[in-house]
Amino acid sequence: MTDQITISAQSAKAFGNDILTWYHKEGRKHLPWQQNKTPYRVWISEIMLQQTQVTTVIPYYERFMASFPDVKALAQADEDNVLHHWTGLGYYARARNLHKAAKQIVAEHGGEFPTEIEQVIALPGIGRSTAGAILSLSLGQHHPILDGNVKRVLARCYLVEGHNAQAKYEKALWPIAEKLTPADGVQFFNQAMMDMGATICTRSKPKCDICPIEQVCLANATGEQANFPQKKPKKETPVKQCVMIIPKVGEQVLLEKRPPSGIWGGLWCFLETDCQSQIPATLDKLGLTSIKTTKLTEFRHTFSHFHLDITPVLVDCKHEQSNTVNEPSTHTWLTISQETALGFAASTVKILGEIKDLEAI
DNA sequence: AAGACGGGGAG
DNA sequence: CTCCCAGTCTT
Repeated sequence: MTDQITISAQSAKAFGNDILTWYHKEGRKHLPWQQNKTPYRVWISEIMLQQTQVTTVIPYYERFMASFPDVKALAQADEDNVLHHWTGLGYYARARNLHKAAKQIVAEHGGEFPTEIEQVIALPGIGRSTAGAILSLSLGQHHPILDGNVKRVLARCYLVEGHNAQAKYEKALWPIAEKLTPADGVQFFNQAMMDMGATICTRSKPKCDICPIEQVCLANATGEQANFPQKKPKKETPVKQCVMIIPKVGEQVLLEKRPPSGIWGGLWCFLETDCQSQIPATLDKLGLTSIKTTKLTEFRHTFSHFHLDITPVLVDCKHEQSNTVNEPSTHTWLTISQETALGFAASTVKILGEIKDLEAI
């Protein structure tokens, strides 16, 4: 049954009708990005919603749209400011790609979001599914989508084997999505499939009794909902540890901009070293001398692929004489009490919070 | 084909 | 604690 799933035109049409009927009755229609739909507004929402749930996204979306209401505003923004609006959302490459794509749209399309799907896929951070979602939801263009929710619905309905990490899984699902996507009402159908997957065909305890395709679904018929999608074999998550140095002079602390790729790419973080013995050398390179060190509260930060045990160390410093702080663009002094439009990792925000608490005492 | 990339929330 | 979530990019 992995080989080839054949769906007749008739059953595809019935599937579409069931989904559309359900959507008009039960689907979500009042989310922020469902109002005043434009390719730009849908684009931002789709990127934020990648690997992130609706309730988490909503406040981020509102703030982002208030600051960057259109492509040109986004293209003109500082990358730091764009990342600032992403602070705490994670997967920061999404924000950097968003910014890069906005500039590309200005350069290549006069600031108007492109309407050809190949042009949309050519933008950084947008793949086939997201491109299809943008053009179908905002303009009603006829494209299938295949995000995590749709994958789960289709995998169960047609007992498609495999899991997200496997290419064969997607390869088997795309033709099904193509076949089922109706000629009319694509935008409602696509929205409905995502809503359905998110609210009814959930990963655990799917609500099959209220599902519009209950009578069609093979997993429901055979009671195999829990086996689709298949679980991917779990890998053990290694534990790493690091020291975060927080150099402090007066009311300012020193931050370092991370390289554009990798963990926390492009964000401003404290100085990371392997162990505390490296503190003096690290500071010396920056023209700083330690006066007093204070170990702050250690904590664990968990990524999808490893744990990071962080030991933050606050170091009161003075500038070395005859060294008027040669401050490269990769470093900046942050006044603790002031708000700044920079992108921080969640761990940086956490440490800053503890420092502010110390100050308040 | 597999791994990298964040963080929060649910159970 | 484990697992999941409106994917894409890199190697």
